[in-house]
Amino acid sequence: MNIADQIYSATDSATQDRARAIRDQLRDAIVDRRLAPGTKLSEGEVGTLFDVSRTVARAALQMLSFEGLVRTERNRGAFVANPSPEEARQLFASRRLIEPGIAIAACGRVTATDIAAFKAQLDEEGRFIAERGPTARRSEIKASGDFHLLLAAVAGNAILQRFMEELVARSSLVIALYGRSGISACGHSEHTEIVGALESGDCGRASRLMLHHIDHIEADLDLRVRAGPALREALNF
Amino acid sequence: MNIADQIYSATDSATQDRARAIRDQLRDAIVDRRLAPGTKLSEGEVGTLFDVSRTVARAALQMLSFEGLVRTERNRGAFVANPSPEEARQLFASRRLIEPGIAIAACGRVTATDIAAFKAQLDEEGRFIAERGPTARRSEIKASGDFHLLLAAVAGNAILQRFMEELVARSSLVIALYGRSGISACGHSEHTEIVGALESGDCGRASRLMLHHIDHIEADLDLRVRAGPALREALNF
DNA sequence: TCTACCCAAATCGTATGCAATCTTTTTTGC
DNA sequence: GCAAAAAAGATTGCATACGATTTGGGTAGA
Repeated sequence: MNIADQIYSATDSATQDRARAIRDQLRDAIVDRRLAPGTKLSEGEVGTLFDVSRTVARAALQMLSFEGLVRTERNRGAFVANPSPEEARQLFASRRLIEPGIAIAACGRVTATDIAAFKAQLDEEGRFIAERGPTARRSEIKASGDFHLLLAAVAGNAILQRFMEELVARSSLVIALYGRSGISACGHSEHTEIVGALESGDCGRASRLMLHHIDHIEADLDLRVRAGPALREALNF
Repeated sequence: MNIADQIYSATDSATQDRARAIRDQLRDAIVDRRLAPGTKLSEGEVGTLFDVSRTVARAALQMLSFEGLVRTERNRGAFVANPSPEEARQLFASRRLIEPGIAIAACGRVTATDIAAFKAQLDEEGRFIAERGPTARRSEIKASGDFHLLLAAVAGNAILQRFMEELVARSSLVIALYGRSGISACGHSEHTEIVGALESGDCGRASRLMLHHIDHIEADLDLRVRAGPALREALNF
C-alpha cells in the first residue's frame, strides 16, 4: 500500500481541483527546502509556473498560508515561512501534547496490515540514511515525517490527522532550518522501537517512546538566535 | 430558503480583509445555529448578501471549509457542516488530548490580569445561564466556548490556540446539534473550579478538572443515531 | 402511467481586466 | 552631495465574464 494514499485519503485525492495539486507540489518543495524560507511566491509567478491563472495560484497560496507554510502580507505577496526559534518551540510543544496520545490511539487500532506498512516505511527511511548528500538528507527528513503521518492515519482520528499533517510539514521546515545532522540514525532506531511497541501492544511504552522521540528531535535543533538567519530575515522582510 | 434573514449584516468597515470579516460573520451564524446544518451557501448568494463579488465570498467559504464548518462539493457548492456522531467523538477525543495540556501551560503563565479576564468571562456566562429561551442558550454555548478560547490564549502557544479555535467552533456546532439542555450550569461551575485551580497555581488540578469537564460535555451529548438526523443527513447529501 | 431522454436554469471553475497599494527609481531642491 | 518628493513599475485586491458541470423539469415514447 502506498503511504500517500493513506495519508491523503481523508482530505480527498488529487482529482478534486488543480489548486490542491499545486499546493501539494509547493508544500513538497518547501518542506524539501527546494524553496528557501523567505522566497517570494508571487501569484503571477506561481501561475505561469504551473500554467494556471492567478486565481488558482492564489487559492493554492491561501491553503499554504492556512497551514503556516507561507506567510502572506497584504498587498505584498506570499513568502515561504521562515519559522522563528520561538515558533519552533511552540511547534514541538504542540507535538509533545498530541503525538503521545496519537501513539496510544494507534496502538489500540493497529492491524497486521498497518504493521506491514510501518515496516515498509522503516525500510524506506533506512535507505536514505545509508546514503549521503543533501538530497538524501531531504528525503530522509521527508520519510521521517511520513512515519509520523502514517501513525496519525492509523490512529483513525481525521481531525488529529489533519493537525499532524500541518505539524509535520512545519516541523520538517524547522528541522531543515535548525537541525544539526547527527541524530538521523537515532531517530530511525526510535521509530523502529515505537513500531515494536505497537506490535507487542504495549501502548504505554509506545506513548513514552514517542514523547522521548519528540524530545530528541527538538534537542537536536540549534535554536539559538544566530546572526545569519536574523540578518537574512531582516533582509527578506 | 433565503439565508439573508438569518445573518445580521453588521457592516464592519475595517480596512482588513473583507473575506476574513465575512468568514467571521458566517462562522458566528453557523455556531449560533442561525444557519442550520446542511444549508446551502452558494457563492453568489453570499456575495450579494455581503455586497462583494463571488471571488471574495469564495475565499471566505474556502476558509470555513478549512475549519471544517462548511463542506464543499465540487461543482455543487458549499453547505453548512452537519457533523456526524463519529465526527463529534473524534472532536472530543482531540480536545481530551489537547486541552488538559493547555490548562497546564496556561496555569504556568497566568497573570493577575488574566485571572481578572477569566472572572469577567465567568460573569458573562452566568448572565446567559440565568436567562431562558433559545437565544440565551446560543449565547451561553458561545460564552462557554469563549472560556476555552481564553484559556488557550493564556497558554501562549499560537499553534494550539488556532487548533482550539477550530475545535471550539466545531464543538459548538455539535453541542447545538446533539446537546441535551441540562448540564449548562454544571459546565459553568466547572469553569469556575478551573479558574480557581489556576488562581491557586495547582496546575495538576486544573488539568484534571479540564479533562473531566470535557468528559462531562461529551457525556451530555446524545450521539445515538436517531431517525431524524439520519434521514435529514441522507436528504441533505 | 411510467421511464428515458433532452434541454434549460443554476452554479461552480477559471481566466482576465482594472483599480489600489506598495516598492523602487528618478528627479528636484537645497 | 544628500535628502525628500514624485513618478514609474510591479504586484496584489477585487470584480466580472465565459465555459463546464450539475440539476430539475418537461416531453416523447413504450
